[in-house]
Amino acid sequence: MSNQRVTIRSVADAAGVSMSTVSNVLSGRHEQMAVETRERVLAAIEQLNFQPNHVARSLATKRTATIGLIMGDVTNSLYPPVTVGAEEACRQAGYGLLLATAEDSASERRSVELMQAKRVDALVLFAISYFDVESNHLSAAQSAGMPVVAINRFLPEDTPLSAVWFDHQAGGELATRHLADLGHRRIAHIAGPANRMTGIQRRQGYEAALTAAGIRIHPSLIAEGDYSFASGERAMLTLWQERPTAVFVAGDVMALGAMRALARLGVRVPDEISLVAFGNPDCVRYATPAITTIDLPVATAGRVAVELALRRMQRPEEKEVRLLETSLLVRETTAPPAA
Amino acid sequence: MSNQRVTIRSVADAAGVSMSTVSNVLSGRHEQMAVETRERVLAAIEQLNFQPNHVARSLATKRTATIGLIMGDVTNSLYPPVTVGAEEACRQAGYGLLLATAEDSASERRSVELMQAKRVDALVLFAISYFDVESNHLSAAQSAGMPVVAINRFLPEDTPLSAVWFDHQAGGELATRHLADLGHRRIAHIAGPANRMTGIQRRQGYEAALTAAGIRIHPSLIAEGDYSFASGERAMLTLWQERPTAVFVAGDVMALGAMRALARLGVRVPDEISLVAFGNPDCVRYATPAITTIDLPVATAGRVAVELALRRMQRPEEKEVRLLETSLLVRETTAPPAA
DNA sequence: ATACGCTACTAAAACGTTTTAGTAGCGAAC
DNA sequence: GTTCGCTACTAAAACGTTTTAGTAGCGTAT
Repeated sequence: MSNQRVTIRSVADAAGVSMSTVSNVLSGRHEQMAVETRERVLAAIEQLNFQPNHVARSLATKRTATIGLIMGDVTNSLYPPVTVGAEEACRQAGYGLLLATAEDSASERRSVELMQAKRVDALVLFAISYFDVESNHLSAAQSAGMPVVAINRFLPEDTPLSAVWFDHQAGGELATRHLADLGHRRIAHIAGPANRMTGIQRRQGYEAALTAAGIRIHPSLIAEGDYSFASGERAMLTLWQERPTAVFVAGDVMALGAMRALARLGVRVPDEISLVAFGNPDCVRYATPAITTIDLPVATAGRVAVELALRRMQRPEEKEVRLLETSLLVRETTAPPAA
Repeated sequence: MSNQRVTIRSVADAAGVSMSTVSNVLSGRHEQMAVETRERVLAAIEQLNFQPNHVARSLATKRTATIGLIMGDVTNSLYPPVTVGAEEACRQAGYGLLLATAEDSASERRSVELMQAKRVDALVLFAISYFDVESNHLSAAQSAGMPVVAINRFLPEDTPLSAVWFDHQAGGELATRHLADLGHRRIAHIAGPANRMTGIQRRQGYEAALTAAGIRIHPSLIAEGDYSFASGERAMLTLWQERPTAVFVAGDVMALGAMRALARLGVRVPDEISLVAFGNPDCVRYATPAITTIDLPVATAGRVAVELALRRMQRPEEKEVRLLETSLLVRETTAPPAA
């Protein structure tokens, strides 16, 4: 209250040097500086308990040491780990993380504008991946000098944005092959929405693995959901009429829905049917029985996205695209088919 | 690239007015301004696509229109909704949300320093609520003029911080009374850690409700967990030997652990035992059967915390403490005891 | 003796706003 | 015809840094 704000000027006065000198020791530019001077400054800083003002610094340097993160669909199970991964990477790099959300294209646009006004150094999005989503405002931001990296968003080939993408297709293959390897032949699939790249690719993986195993693709063994619990439950109820011995569910909460349907039907897992889920492994880990799943490395995605953003600040022309591998976590819902 | 940065000065020049005038229209201070002038400025802004620079503004006004959120224990199921609630409140108020995490006291301190350096206008913490956690750095920040509001953190009576707290005790009572009302007498409790206020209060609620229902408190019907899945599983395994007909589990993932234990034991829920959980309702909603739970209004907590912070910026002397009510969500794991 | 180069600093501009303290112009009052 | 007050603006300082373009002082080479 009573005491004046302590600025670089107070420190300079206290140490009997110029502001530039203080600034230099703060920035570690002390190649040509008398040790004695440096120590005097350090002592003054310590004694006055000087805290540099980042906003003044940002104004002068035109960099804020802050990265913006825009999250679409916050109810998604993948959302928390992405945030955590991004925050971690930011912290390690000495950056701050400014968070915003977006439910739709319009609010995404508003969030991007907020980020631009706040002058974040780069932007990462984990967002809406529908086909029709438009990314021109992002490209604009990118070419205006703000690196943008999109996580799990479907983008045209010629986009200027860096990107992190999961190998959904390989994941779908992995899941399905695991079931085939156990000896299953009637393998059903609860697919994601057909208007989402994630849904499409996971399904392609499923079909590829079946073909590779010499199993014919039965349309009647495929049902489409929308990643919701209810849709998983509904789809499973329908599919059970076809008596599959295994099912690959293309989403984690859909898988929980399917489990509920099976419980309702009195079908024992994995005795009568095997089930593999897909998504955030923590989401289905605590179900009983613990659900075998394809692990989407989603915290990694957050971390990698920030790293790409950071790197792009150095070399804005070098667009990078990173494909993240999935892996199979075998738990308790998969077993060989009953004889 | 080619075009110069467009600042308030460019706008002023284009409109043939002074920078002050532009600033005035930006801030909506046009009481005494010729309509014609105002329109000219607006037109120039539009035409040049001028975006005000928030960091320059922050430097001048000493306010950043940003709130800092420090999250402890990001694996906690309560963490995502708090963030979402806080972000929502910030967005509505035209504020940004700067996110940081803290695993322990030391990293919390570092995060607070980061926030101070970045000059956030206020700080909200959802954090470590152990008894021994020290809050002096927070009090210091508060008295240095940065409002601090703590969510679900145990604080001394005379703290200067605003706070949001859940009524854990009432929640514990609610859960236990629900079971007693159904006719249960042998009601077990899987408690939270005895060194956490949350654990203690939930247990007090349990004991109060038993007493109110004229049921004696049996220490052998109480087991202590640490909010982890494994501890819930372990505790349930032990408690089952006492043959309770119901159990109140003081945490959501502990409850999932208890469900697993019961499944392992072949005990049917709710036929042979009723179970009530406590925490984020979404966490246990998709278990099968869907778990009856005490709903902690955790998104609300994030929202309210931001509101308190905002209000405290106006009247720094007025500390507020808000107690949030819990409610009972009856789902499928509770029923009258078997005859 | 002057010039030169080097070391260890410093003065002041710049970053893009807001805000304070005006002021020019003009009609009305005395 | 001054003075006054009002309207509609403006000039410039301030915010707290970084950075550019020096410069003072001193030893050395010519």
